[in-house]
Order: sequence, then C-alpha cells, then structure tokens
Amino acid sequence: MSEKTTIYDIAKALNITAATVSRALNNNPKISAATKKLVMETAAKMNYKQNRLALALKSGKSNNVGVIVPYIDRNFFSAIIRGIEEELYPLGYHVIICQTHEQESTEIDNINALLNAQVDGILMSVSKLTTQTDHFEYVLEKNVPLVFFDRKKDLKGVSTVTIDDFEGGYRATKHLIDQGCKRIAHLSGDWSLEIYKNRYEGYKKALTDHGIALKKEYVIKTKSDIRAGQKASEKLLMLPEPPDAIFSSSDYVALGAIQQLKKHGIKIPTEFCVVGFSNEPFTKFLELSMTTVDQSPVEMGKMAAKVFLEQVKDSNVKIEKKVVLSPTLKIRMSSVK
Amino acid sequence: MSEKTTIYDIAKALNITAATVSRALNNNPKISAATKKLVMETAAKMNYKQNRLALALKSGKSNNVGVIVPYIDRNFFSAIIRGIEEELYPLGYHVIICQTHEQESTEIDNINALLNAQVDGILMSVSKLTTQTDHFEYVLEKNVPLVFFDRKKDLKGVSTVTIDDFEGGYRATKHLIDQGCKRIAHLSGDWSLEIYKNRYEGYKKALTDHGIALKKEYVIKTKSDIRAGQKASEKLLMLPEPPDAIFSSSDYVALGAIQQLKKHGIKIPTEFCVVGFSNEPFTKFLELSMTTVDQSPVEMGKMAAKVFLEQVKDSNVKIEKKVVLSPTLKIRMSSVK
DNA sequence: TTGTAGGCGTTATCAG
DNA sequence: CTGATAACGCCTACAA
Repeated sequence: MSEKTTIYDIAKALNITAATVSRALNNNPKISAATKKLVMETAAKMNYKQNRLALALKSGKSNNVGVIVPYIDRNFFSAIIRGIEEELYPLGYHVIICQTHEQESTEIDNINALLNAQVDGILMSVSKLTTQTDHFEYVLEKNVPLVFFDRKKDLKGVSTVTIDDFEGGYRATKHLIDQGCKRIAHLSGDWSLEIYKNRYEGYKKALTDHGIALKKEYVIKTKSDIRAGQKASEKLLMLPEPPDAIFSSSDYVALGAIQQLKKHGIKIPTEFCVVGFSNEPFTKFLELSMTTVDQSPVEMGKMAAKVFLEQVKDSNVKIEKKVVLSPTLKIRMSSVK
Repeated sequence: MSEKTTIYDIAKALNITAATVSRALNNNPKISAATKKLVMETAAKMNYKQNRLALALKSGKSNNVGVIVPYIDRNFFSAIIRGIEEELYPLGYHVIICQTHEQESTEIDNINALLNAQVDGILMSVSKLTTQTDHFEYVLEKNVPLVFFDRKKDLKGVSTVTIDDFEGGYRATKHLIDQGCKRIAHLSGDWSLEIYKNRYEGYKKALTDHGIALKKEYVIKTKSDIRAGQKASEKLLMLPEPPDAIFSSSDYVALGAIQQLKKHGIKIPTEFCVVGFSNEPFTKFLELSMTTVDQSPVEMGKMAAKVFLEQVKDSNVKIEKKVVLSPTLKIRMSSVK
C-alpha cells in the first residue's frame, strides 16, 4: 500500500483508459453515470490521490502563492499570513513562506526562488533596505500577480493593500489633543518607508488643524525598538520645554518611552500621555495598557488574498487595485486622563 | 520577454539537443568545457530559470516541506516556523504553511492536501483535539518523513523534537521553593496533551523531593487564556488555606492570575510568587516582568528541520529520533522576593 | 561527447 | 460517451 496509485492504475483495474478515468474524476459532462460511479468507487477503494505536481506542470498553475515578509515571527506579519492562509486555503491554494531579514539581496533571492517554483502569485511586504525595483518589475514581466501589503513601492501594475497611515497618525494625535495635551512630540521611523512618512504627515495635519504649531525638536526619527524609545524620550525630556505627550509610530518605541518617563517619576496618563502604533499584543497586557493604532493585520491579509484572487480571475485585464484599510484607535489607559 | 524560456529554447538557439543543455546546466561530467560554457552563457542571456515543477514531477521530490500548526500567529509557533525556514531555505527547500485551528478534521485535511502536493516531509505540532492517529500512520505508509515538534503522539517511525517539560516544571517549582514559598499551586492544561501532564509531573516531583506534600486542591486544570487564569486563581484564594505561589503551565493563565491577585490587593512578589510557561514576548514587557520557562522555539524549529534532513538523507533506513531540548528558566520580577 | 527516446501524472484535443 | 495521442519541462539510460 505504499505505492502511489495513479489514474493509470485505476484504468487498468477497470479495463478502461486513463483519459476516461480523468474525465470521471473531474466531473466532465461527457461521461456515463455508470462508469463515473464505477471510477469513483474504485478510486476510493484504491485510495487514489491526485498528484497536484503533475496537474501543475500540465496547467501551468501550481496553486501555490509565495508570501515574503521580513520576519515571520513578528506578530504583525504572522497575523497577516494567517489572514492570507485562511482566505486562500479553502480555494485549494497553499502558502509558501519566505523571510527577507530586511535584506534587499535576500528579497531578490526569494522572488527568484518563488518564480522558479512557479507560484501563481507573490504577496509581500517590502523590506526596509530595499531601494531597487527591478526585481518587482521582473515579476510583472512574467505575468505573475504581485500584491504589496503594508510596505509598498509605487509601481504600475501592482496592487497594494495598506492601511491609511495618515489617518492613523491624525487620529492618534487628535486624540491626544482632545485629552488636553498641549506639547505633543512624535517619534517616527525611517522616512524611506512611506508608512512612517504618512504617520508623520497625519500628526502634522492634526496639529495645524487645531492651531498648534509644529515644533521641529518634537519630532525624532528612531529605530523601532525599546532602547531607541528610551533614548529618544530622554532627549525630549532634556528639552527646555519638554512635551506632555508622545505619539509614537511604533509600540516598542512607545514602551521604551513609558519606561523612561517612569524613571523620571512622571505620572502617566495624568502628567503625560503616550500613544503607540500597531496594537502589538503586549500593549493590551501592560499594567498601564497602551493606547495604540490597530492595523487589523488579519483583515489586511485576507484583503491581500482577495485582491490576488481578483487578479488571477481576470488575468487578461491588468488590474491595479489600491485598497486602503481604515485604522482603529484602541484607546486604553496610557492616554486617558 | 514574458515567455518562459526552457532548455529547448536554449537548445534550438545553439543547434544542439535539450539533453546536452540539461547536462551542461547540471554539471554533468560528460560534457565538453566549450559547450558547457556556451550553454551557460546563452542560458544567462535568455534568462533561463529552471522549472522546479517539472523537476519535481520527474524526480518525485518537490523540495517543499509542509508545516502544520494550530495557529501561525501564536508567537511560539511562528518562532518555530522561523527556525524551520531559516534552516531549510539555504538547502533549497520551501516551507508550506497550514493551520489546524486545533481541529482534528482540519489536521487530517491538511495532511492530505500536503501529501497531494507531494511534499518531501511534514513537520507538525499535533492539534489539541486530535485523538486518532490513522492520518499520521498514513503519512508513514507513503514513506513521507514525519516530525512532531512540541506536541506529539507516540508512534513508531516518527521522530520528535520536544523540550523537557518535566524538567521545566521541576525547575519552575524548585525555584519557587527556593524563594521560600510553602504552598505552591499549579495551574495546568488538558492532560490529553503530554506537555501539560509532564509539567505537572515535574511540579509534583519537585514538591516531594523537598518534602512538601502535594495538595489536590492546589492543582487546577484550565483553558489557556487570561480569563481562565483569573477564575482559577479566584478559586485558589477562596480555599481555607490559600497558596502563596502559582506555577502555571501557560503565560496567559499566569497573567490572569496576577491580575486577580492584584485585585485582591496581594503584593507580588513579596506575598505571592508567580511563574509562567512559554516565555511569550509580553511576559518580558510587563511592568512586573514575569518569571517563565523559555522553550527556545527558534532552536526547536531548527532542530526539527535538522531531524527531517537526516531522515531524507538516509531514506532507506527508518530513523526514529527523539530530541529533547532543555528548557531555560527566565527568572524575572514576579517570583524574586 | 552528444543525440534519441521514454517517462514522471495529468488533461485536452481529436477521432471514433 | 470513450479511446488514443500529445503535451507540460526536465532528466537519464541507452545508443551512436
């Protein structure tokens, strides 16, 4: 029983031809009910399982999609992958995972490997260190659907699923203003990634909309970790006129800020409010739970999958869909006076 | 340039046969250096990329491995997947992801789908609700290597990579004893999963080794979430002689316990110590950081991948390797008086 | 050293 | 309705 049974085995057992077996198995209308039933039964009896590799070679569709992310164990990305998988699995697609470690060379490598593996599409979030776009254009040349989620590059023919980072930044900042904060600082990331630029723009707009002047020294670009948050907030506190609130583009940076503020004996939220970004799981579990912007990553993954599906459906027409999801402000203790 | 170039295209361009091209591309010794060079150059010029599907069909090896986990966005599992991917990618393998949602029927479904896709191996963690083992035996019948990580079923011919849960439970409990705790409770999980049973056994052994009697009412089986932790610890506090420490098999349950203790105004760690299990990322970020048992999931993933590789290397000999990793106790604030 | 031919498992096309 | 045949892209005896 360890041998794989093929449609030939079934054909032989039934004294018919493999073509007929194939037809029976595939609900082809041109087949008698009798033989169909017979084939089905013996197929079950012989424990036949379709070899998807052969089908893939024949049809040119592998029913695999490649997903490329910086690190799979970052909650934001694993949640997106979860969404993609859950949307695609019922339709017979499998998800192949690749990690870039934020390296452009690895990203290029991944794309080539996935293309060789004949994936039906590539869904990805661009790595931080990526500057070129040749490898993306190469994917398009091959007529393989390409969908960017969260981190994107602007390219003709590529669909994208993002959240409205501007809106997220705006709401977070407005919330702080509503809480009565007067001197709101912003901890941002590298602006070569649009997401950070957009969050900053939202912050800026919210301030000006409410008649608050933007202070250059209140905006600091940092890496996305706790240490960076500690250092940046220390710098802010040393200012002649220190801020009374921080909107951070990263939950980790926000956490670092909170830790530093506590070290200085500053009371949160009464004296100082903090808002993060991403709704990382830990933000909810903190004793002083953190207000943050939720990006609904599972939904983002599902949406990316849907966009991909539309693309394969009408592979003749070039679709270039830009889906922008709305962020949700999760108001928690770190910002409510 | 959108057409895929095959070895036939190269052959035609060079007025040689596809077989020769194939040999040149594969470093076959029986070929002249001249033609080899020529083939290589035109292959590069024509942007040839090997079709791995065709190779897979021909060779019977897809160079894909299937990984099945309950949920991909649980940090423990995504970290394991990260380890697997990082170990296998350099060798040309790709990782296909499936989620069971803890359902046995989905698990069976996933296995069949992966088998149909001709994966070279399946690495998985058994779902909580799985009772049968037929589908695992079926994998073995097909001569597809099967490796369990963390959650396993005992089966002949299956390799496993786990951590020493007994040891983890023992160390956690001994640590509490060393801290001077006298009445140590244990919040466990469903014992149909060995891991929970073993952690309990470690707890028990540590107690008896130190001359402490096991109290039945101090051991409660719960689900693995915060709410369950709150409820269970409430029950413990209502006991005529409430405990002064909790060792929990789950970080989430431990967090629920801590929250409940605080509600009662109990001071941690001075009056009460808590130790969790898994080293979920949030445990480190809590204001009162949580002592917990680290399972080094990335290492576990790498090890599972290595075991798989050994298995495919000598596919003739049936290997049944049982790797047991050592857990590490991360001592933090929730348990140090 | 190179060419020829067959096959991996399926499906699609064309006859019958 | 069913059978025969070719094709997907690659590799590998075997023959030359």
